[in-house]
Amino acid sequence: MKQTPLPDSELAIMDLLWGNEWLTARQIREQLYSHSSKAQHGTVQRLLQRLEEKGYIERDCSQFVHQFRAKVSRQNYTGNQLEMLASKLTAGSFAPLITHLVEKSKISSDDIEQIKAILDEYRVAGGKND
Amino acid sequence: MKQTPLPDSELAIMDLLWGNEWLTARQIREQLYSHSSKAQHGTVQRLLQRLEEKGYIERDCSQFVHQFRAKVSRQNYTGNQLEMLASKLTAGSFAPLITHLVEKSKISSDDIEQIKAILDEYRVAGGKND
DNA sequence: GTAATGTTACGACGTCATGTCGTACTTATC
DNA sequence: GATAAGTACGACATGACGTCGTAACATTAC
Repeated sequence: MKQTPLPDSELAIMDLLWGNEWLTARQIREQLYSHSSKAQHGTVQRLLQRLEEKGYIERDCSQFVHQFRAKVSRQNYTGNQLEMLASKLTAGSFAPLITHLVEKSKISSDDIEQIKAILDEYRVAGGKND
Repeated sequence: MKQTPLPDSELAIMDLLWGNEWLTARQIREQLYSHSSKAQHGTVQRLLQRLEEKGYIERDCSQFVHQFRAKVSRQNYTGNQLEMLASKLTAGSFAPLITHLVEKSKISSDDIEQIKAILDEYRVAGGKND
C-alpha cells in the first residue's frame, strides 16, 4: 500500500480518528469546523471520501449515518513517512540523521533516554539479523 | 530559515551539489537531462533560481558562467525535514519514530550500533538539558 | 565590428493536488 | 407526503511543479 503523504486537512481528520474510533462525519465536522456554521458538510464528506479511496480509513455503512474509523494506525503512517523521508534523503541510513539531531540538541534528554532504552531492548530481545 | 520541503526536481539538483561543490548550470543539466537535447537549459536555470531564492544554494557570479554550490548541507536539510515530520506527527518526540523503525527492522544493526554510540558520546560529552 | 554561440533572466503555461462549496439524490421522522 | 439530516460527487479557485520560449547579454570566431 503506497502511502502518499496526507494533506493537512486530511491529516486533521486522521488525528481525530486516531484518538477515537468510529466517529460520524458530523462529529468530525463539529470538531474541525465548529465555528463557521456554513455548509462545510460537503467538505468533510469529501475529505472522508478521499481518505477512504486512499485506504486510510474505513466506513461502516450499515446504518444510515456512516461511521468512520482509521484503518492505518498513526504508528504505521508515521513510520512509513519517516522511512520515505530517509530513503529519499539519506539512502535509508538513519545514523547521520540522529547524529545531526543530537548535535543540534533537537532531541530532548527524555527522548534520548527512551531511544537508548529502545535500542537496548532490541539488542537483548531481538538479536541480530541480516 | 523556514525550510519548506523541496520538490523532486530541486532535490535532484541539491543531490548533485551535495556531492560536488561549484557546479555550473551546464554541468547540472548534462547530468540530469543528458538525454533529450532539447532546450532544457531554461529548466535548470529556473530551478537554480528558485533554489537560490529559497536560500538553499549560492551563486558565484564573478565569471560570466555562474557557479553554484549548496548553502544548506544535506545533514541540515534532512534533519530539518525529520524534525518537521516529528512535530507534525508525533508532537515532536522522536522516540516513537525510532521505536517503529526498530520494530520493523528498518534500521540496520550497523545503524543501531552507530546510533547507540552517538547517544553515549552525547551523554558523556554534552550533558545538556533544556 | 559583426556574426555566431553560449549563457542568464524570467514570463508563461499545462497539469495536478488541495480545500472548498453546491446540488442532486437518499433515508429517516412525523 | 413533507421536512430534516445525510451521502455522493461534480465543480472550481488557488497555488505548486515542471517545463519551455524568448529576450537580453557576454564571449568567441571570423
